[in-house]
Amino acid sequence: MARRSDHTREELKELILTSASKIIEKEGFSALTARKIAADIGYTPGTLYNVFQSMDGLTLVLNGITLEKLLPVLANSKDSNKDKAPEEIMKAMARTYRDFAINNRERWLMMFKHEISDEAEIPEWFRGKIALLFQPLEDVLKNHFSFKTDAERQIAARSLWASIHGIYFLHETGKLPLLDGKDVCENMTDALIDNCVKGLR
Amino acid sequence: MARRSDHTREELKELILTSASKIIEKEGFSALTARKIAADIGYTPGTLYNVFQSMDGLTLVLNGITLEKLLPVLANSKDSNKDKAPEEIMKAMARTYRDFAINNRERWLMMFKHEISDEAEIPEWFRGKIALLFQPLEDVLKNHFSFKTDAERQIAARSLWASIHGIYFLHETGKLPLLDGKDVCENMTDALIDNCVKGLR
DNA sequence: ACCTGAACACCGTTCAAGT
DNA sequence: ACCTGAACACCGTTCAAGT
Repeated sequence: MARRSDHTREELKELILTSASKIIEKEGFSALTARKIAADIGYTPGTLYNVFQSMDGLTLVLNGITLEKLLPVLANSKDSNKDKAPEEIMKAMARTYRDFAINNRERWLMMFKHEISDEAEIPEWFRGKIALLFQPLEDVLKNHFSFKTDAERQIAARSLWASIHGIYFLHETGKLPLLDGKDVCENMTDALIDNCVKGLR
Repeated sequence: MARRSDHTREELKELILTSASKIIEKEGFSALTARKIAADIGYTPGTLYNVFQSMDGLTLVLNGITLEKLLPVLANSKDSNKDKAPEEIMKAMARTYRDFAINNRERWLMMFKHEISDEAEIPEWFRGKIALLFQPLEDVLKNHFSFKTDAERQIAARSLWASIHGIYFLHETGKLPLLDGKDVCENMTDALIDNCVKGLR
């Protein structure tokens, strides 16, 4: 049968990504299936495989889009607080990250649920996007503290970032019981940042 | 059709859990299916549902077992370092946790990939097991530092724990690029613990 | 060249019917 | 009372065959 040519390859890609985003935001990552997307955009499952390698490949592209949404949000948070003390800038950034996580919950969770299958290593373009994510925090560290090497600054940024993320992630997935206070996470990340800054001085 | 009575309900439960553990350790959580377990123990899929509510319920039990394996390992690490300075005890515990994560990789990852479906909230017995997990670290804090309230000590323990976990987790899932040095994670958690202790003093 | 339709090899879960 | 077998409603992925 066909060669409908209702849409160009580019349009098809757009249709798929838009439909997938809709499904994820409404029903979560686990509800995202090739057949559901196909039905939604009026094609058959096979069509997806003309545009994306596999569901895994599509997932990676979707996670890349999430990272690209997050990046300017973080950079903006840094810039609009740039006259404050470094610990205050970083606290604001942590809150920005938390708000992003809450407002884009399913997309955010998806990034950490998805495990790259061993054979298909994480592609370079994706690693690059993650690396960019640390840039705003690295900038703050660069502007306010001195490090012997670039590597040391990168490590400090990643360490702080992973810590803040760890607190939000475990809290949001219900794995930090006895912590039902409303501002508990903020207090935790604030204390963490204060201690980190004290350690750097 | 039957009533084979080859095994008691208890034996069946044991068979299922043993088979499931085998599959997870060999092929990972994503390869764990009801049909595969059933075939492995020589029953039909339906039998699983006489013993466990659902695959979700089985997963929760398996995660509970993982937590129970981890608990004495952590407590032991604390006890066998009890004469050292608190920061050294906690560093040893962090390494113990990391070793457990590496030696039980698939089981460990499974705990964080599995999301409880909204309707079936995390059951109380499971929350209790998680809470116990923080006990060894809380003990160290209790023995060496003073807190205004129990809640504050609990928060400090969870905060430090979530941070250390965040670093290991992101690193192990390939989400901290540019960090290929062998001891980088240890340096990160060590610095974190030192800063935390400085902050508490 | 592009898309379909059908197939292959799977899923979790339920439940009537047998012993 | 316990287990099966079959069914239901799904999966991801591939690919010959049509236009």
